[in-house]
Amino acid sequence: MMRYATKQRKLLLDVLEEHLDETLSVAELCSLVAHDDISPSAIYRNLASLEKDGLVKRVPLPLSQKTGYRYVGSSKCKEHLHLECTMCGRTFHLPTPATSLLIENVRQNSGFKVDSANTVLTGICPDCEKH
Amino acid sequence: MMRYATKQRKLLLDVLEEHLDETLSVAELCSLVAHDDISPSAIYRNLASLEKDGLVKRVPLPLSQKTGYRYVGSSKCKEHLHLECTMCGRTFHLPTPATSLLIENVRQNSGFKVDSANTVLTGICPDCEKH
DNA sequence: ATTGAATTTGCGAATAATTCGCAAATTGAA
DNA sequence: TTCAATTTGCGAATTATTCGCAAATTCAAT
Repeated sequence: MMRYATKQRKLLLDVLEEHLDETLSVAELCSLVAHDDISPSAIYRNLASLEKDGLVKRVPLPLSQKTGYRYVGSSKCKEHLHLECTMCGRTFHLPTPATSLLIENVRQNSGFKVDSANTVLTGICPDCEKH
Repeated sequence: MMRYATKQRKLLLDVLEEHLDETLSVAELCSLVAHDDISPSAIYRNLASLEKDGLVKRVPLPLSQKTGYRYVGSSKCKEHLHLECTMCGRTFHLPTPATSLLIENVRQNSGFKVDSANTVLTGICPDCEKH
């Protein structure tokens, strides 16, 4: 299954690339690309194929929120933790070698060969901690 | 907002407790509790409140699959990694101190106070690796 | 440039998961 | 017992995501 570099796919990749520091819902992706340039179904299809290619990652929301996922471009996500603050709702990305260490650790303990890691830590961010 | 120990809530907790080693969809939860004993909406509501109390965790599925979440009782999940095999689709749970180390690491690097960790690693399990 | 097979698009309809609203039932403290 | 708070089940309403298909686009080979 070959992949075509369509206008829509490029646009979507651009938007994802510009927002590596935050997760985006499909609705947000729709408005970030000029909404008349990509249909929602094309966004969904592209997200799915980009994920197979390892370029996008799905991030879950806490159960307390409405249903649905958010997405991040993952060119750097292997080195990334997602920190979700339960007070202000913001998501932070923490670049850290800890994930690589974790992956290596898992390989040694279980023989499981990890391709990608999706780590979401929830808690209280420093700002909210102050108040 | 006080919480009542209803028959349904207890049943659901029991089922979750009996299946700490696997993630369950809401459909699966429905059939595991006698289906005439808890309505789906009660299951959703209880999952949401249990999650607020830190007793249940939502685990995302890879984008390549149909939409929807799975759930695990989380009495032990802080010490848990979820390993998801992209070949056979199975989910494994790896008890490991690595998560605690990760959490401590994050606290030191970012000041973020982690309450719970949701780590999903995808890759190839040892069985599938052989073939 | 032209052609043609593979792939992707947009659309609107179809599915599926989750939430909501509300009256009736249950819970637990007084 | 009594009573307010909470939860339930139901079915309807929302919402996210997928599907089907004809038209458009991509790209490699002429």
